[in-house]
Amino acid sequence: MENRDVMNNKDKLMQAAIDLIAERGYHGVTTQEIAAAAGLSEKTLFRHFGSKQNLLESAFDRYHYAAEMNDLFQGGLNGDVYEDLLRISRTYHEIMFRNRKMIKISIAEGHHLPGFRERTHQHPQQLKKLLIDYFTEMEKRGKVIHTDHEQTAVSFMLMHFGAFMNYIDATDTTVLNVSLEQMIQHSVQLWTRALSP
Amino acid sequence: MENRDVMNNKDKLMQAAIDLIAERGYHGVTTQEIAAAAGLSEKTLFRHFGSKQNLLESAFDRYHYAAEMNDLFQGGLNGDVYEDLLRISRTYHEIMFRNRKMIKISIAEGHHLPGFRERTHQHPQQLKKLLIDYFTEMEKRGKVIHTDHEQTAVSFMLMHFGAFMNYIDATDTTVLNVSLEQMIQHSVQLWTRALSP
DNA sequence: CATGACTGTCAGTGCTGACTGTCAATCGTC
DNA sequence: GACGATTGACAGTCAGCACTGACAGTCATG
Repeated sequence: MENRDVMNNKDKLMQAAIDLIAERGYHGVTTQEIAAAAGLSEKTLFRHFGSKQNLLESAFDRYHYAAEMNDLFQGGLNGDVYEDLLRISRTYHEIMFRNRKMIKISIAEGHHLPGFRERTHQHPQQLKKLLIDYFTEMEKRGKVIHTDHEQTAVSFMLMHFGAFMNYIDATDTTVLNVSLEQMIQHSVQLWTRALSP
Repeated sequence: MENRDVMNNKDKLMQAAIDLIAERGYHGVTTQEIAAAAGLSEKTLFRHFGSKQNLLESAFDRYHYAAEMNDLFQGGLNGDVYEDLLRISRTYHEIMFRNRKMIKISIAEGHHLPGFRERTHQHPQQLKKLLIDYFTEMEKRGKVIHTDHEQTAVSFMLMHFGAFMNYIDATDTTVLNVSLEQMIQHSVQLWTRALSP
């Protein structure tokens, strides 16, 4: 099964590239280091991808992460604002954490690769729309007060984005002395109170 | 006044370094480019700083931004939760925006320079303490409900940090279709409601 | 005018890093 | 065993970049 192995090696290289570039930046990592981290030779790297740029682009293409958030609102929400917001928050952080390296790269070197920013922006756009629809529905049901739901959704998302950024480096957990799970629970309590009629 | 000019040239170089490194990263900028952006020769750069590393470190030393937040709570707050939170939020964003380039560098290349992280972390630590004290005082006065003030402060700060990160690149203002000022006003309204007795 | 502080030009060094070419080895398939 | 596909070891090219040395020019000060 040579085809299987090729894919495995390509994947190894792309994964190594993502790991290292996320930590040290595109210019901070050499092709030798990437190949070594993948357990392969530098020659193989260039045979598969032709260039360092193309390696990163291919990695970004393969490990796209948009559209994951879709599933979130397919069932799972039960109409209790506190529980729903909690569930949304946790899912958000799961997805963000799973893709934290790509996100870090996209933020740090978005200007290097065309299309990076666009793809990483699909994701929040989508979540915003879903949140707005949720708030609108809950307002109809009399479960939340009337607000500018777009603004509310944006503030809610920015809070969790800030939390994500803060916890993206594991060593930084001590910065604010509060665990992510604590922060999620407490903030959702506050938001529930702010929105409850 | 040769001394004056020396300082001007050193400042020019440090400022150029900050500008360029914030945009393209430490390894994405050459000493030639920095010197050219400062309108000086590369030779002068090395005469003053000896190395590229030392240039960045010197720049970071000079343009430290911690302790700015102190002034915020020295007077200016009047006991009206909505107005106070509004004022705090705006001051926070002013300070963060003014130092956005240093912050970007510190986030992207914190591992390169020892002491970067520590200094950029003084700042939020300080704000957190001040916020906790403020909430405690307001609770005594019966202006806000009892919460875990530390958690509340952290969530509040993370929300604004997320907003700051989102608006740090001017081109990104369209991502969420909401201006920073709108976001500040709306979010503070929500928080005031969440905390009001 | 002499001096000292600062700067630019130019040429150059040494290293690193992206990328290539050649050849041999491995390994699964027919 | 022949073959194709994949890979590694090795040597090497070439450009870019951090950094240096030598020399001359400018300019304010005494």
